[in-house]
Amino acid sequence: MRYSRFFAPTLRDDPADAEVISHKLLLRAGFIRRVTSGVYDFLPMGLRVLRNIEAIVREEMTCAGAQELLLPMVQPSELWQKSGRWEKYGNELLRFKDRHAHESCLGPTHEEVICDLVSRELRSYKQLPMNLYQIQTKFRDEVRPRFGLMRGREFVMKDAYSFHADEASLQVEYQNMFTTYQRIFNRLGLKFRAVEADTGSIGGNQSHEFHVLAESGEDLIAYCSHCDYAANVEKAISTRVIPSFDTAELSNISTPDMTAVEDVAKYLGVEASQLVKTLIYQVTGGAFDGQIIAACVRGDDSLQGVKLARALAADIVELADDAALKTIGSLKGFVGPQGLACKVLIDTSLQAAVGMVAGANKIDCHVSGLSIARDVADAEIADLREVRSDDACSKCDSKGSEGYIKQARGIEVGQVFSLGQQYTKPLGVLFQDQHGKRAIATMGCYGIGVSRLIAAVIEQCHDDHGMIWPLALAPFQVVIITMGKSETAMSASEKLYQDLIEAGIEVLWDDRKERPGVKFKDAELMGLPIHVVIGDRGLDADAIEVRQRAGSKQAISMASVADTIHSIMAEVS
RNA sequence: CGGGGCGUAGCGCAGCCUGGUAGCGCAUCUGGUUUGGGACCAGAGGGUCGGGUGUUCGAAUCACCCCGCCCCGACCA
Repeated sequence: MRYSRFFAPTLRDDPADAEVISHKLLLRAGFIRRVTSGVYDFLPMGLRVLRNIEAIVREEMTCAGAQELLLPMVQPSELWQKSGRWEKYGNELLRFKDRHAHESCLGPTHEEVICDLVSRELRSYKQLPMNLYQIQTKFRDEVRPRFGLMRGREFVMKDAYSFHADEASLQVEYQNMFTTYQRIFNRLGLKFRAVEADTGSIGGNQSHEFHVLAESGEDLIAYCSHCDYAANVEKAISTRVIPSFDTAELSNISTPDMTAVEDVAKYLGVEASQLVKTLIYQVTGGAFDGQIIAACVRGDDSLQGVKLARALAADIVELADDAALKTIGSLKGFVGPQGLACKVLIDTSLQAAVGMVAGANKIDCHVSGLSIARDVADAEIADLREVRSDDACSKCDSKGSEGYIKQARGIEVGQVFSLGQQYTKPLGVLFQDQHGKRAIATMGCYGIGVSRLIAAVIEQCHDDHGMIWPLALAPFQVVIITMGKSETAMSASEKLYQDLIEAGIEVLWDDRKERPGVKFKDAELMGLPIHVVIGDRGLDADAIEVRQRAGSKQAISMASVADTIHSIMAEVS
């Protein structure tokens, strides 16, 4: 490709509305442009990288025995009614009516559609197992799209769905996909970590997420310093040292204007861990749909919202407003679990707690001497607290207990789910087993955020000058930078350009009438792996400069440039 | 959805407080001089100042409403 004819508008300044480095660089280097919130154009440069990632994903999926197909983006509401997710999925599901007033949605994921397809074609256990995948544009109407390709509303995803005659077969495929994902992310040159995960709106009984480690990651993952335990904080467990306090009678204490945990603890001269933090939530979905509930953790712990939703089998839990507090007989800043007119959940770390301090459900008043078992007898005990750094690892050898929890930020680029019969049952994915009996298929699903990976790679691999692409992902492997406009430099460049193309190398020839600095800056910004600089100076001395974006440079004779490029490429890949 | 910020040329910004012919840098076009790290000189094009309503002789500027964008939170593969 000749740069003078190529559509890659670069920017000198960072766009003001980009926050993270990948977003800034993608815009500046002319890879993407924003159309509307969370929706982007992929310009030629961006598309080339996307295609390269797709190629690796395809290769590995094929190698793992999966077959590619393509499912529709527009899906009828009926299928979602069957799975129960038409109501359950919430506002992320973009619903609309067609001209016949038929309700449809844009596919945020494809369990329903694939089950519908397979249910109509599956006859015998002999057809199983089967793993089908696609690489396709998804739409999720995210609450808050941000960071460019990291969290878009429209994005490219690889989603695979496997069907099995039994659970054992599913476990084999789950493991197969797990190792396939490890291979894919390794080939992409990423530092990543697989962690145990909550199953979220997809559901199922087992799940792992793959996180690219980066400070800009939106997820927090917890891992053990000692053993191989690692989990998303939405799910992570740990063992905290549970302090004990003396039993006492329940009594009121005046705490004027003391609404925050720290204030009350300081005022009373106790540790925050002696306080019960009671949070009031509005629940949507599940057995407590539409109700207000209370959830308690220790004063020095944080409540994990996903764990709470899981404990209640709810779709959404959100902090209730002040008016809701009144309906359960309490008020903001002075809530306590005792005597509330609603369901109360208590974190396991509080199960046996005595001598605690909590709000008195009266203005300017707390209680001391609270005993959970005695004073909140009908509460449900559940794991609600979020793990903290330095907690003891629960999975480590209980005798030694050497491990402690550490935390890191991650960008979720893949997730695998063991779904069981959650979708196959309502959508009727049946087959005849060895005994001629009708049986329900067992299912797994496996996603990779393909467009998000573009951002993830940049987050992990860039410097002050711009992106740094590994050879396998680079939009072009080589850029020829022609200096000046002398006839000799131009013709030498063009010859090399043609030679490299014939050798099957993707090469960008910067033949623009720009000054050298401009060309260097653009090539570096775009992160192209190999730069060949051709100018009169180099030609006269027969010392052509070949640079690698990631580091080294060398000067070699014009005649051996092509060979040098070949050997660099062989070495790097 | 709550809190905060912003919206002026393709990009980055000033002007707004204190109303009076819309500016700067980069980018673009023309001509010239340059040419191994984002050149210089001269000239030119490009704007319903996010939209609407109001106040006013007069609104980018003041008031109200709406829309969009960014950040934090809530929420979410």
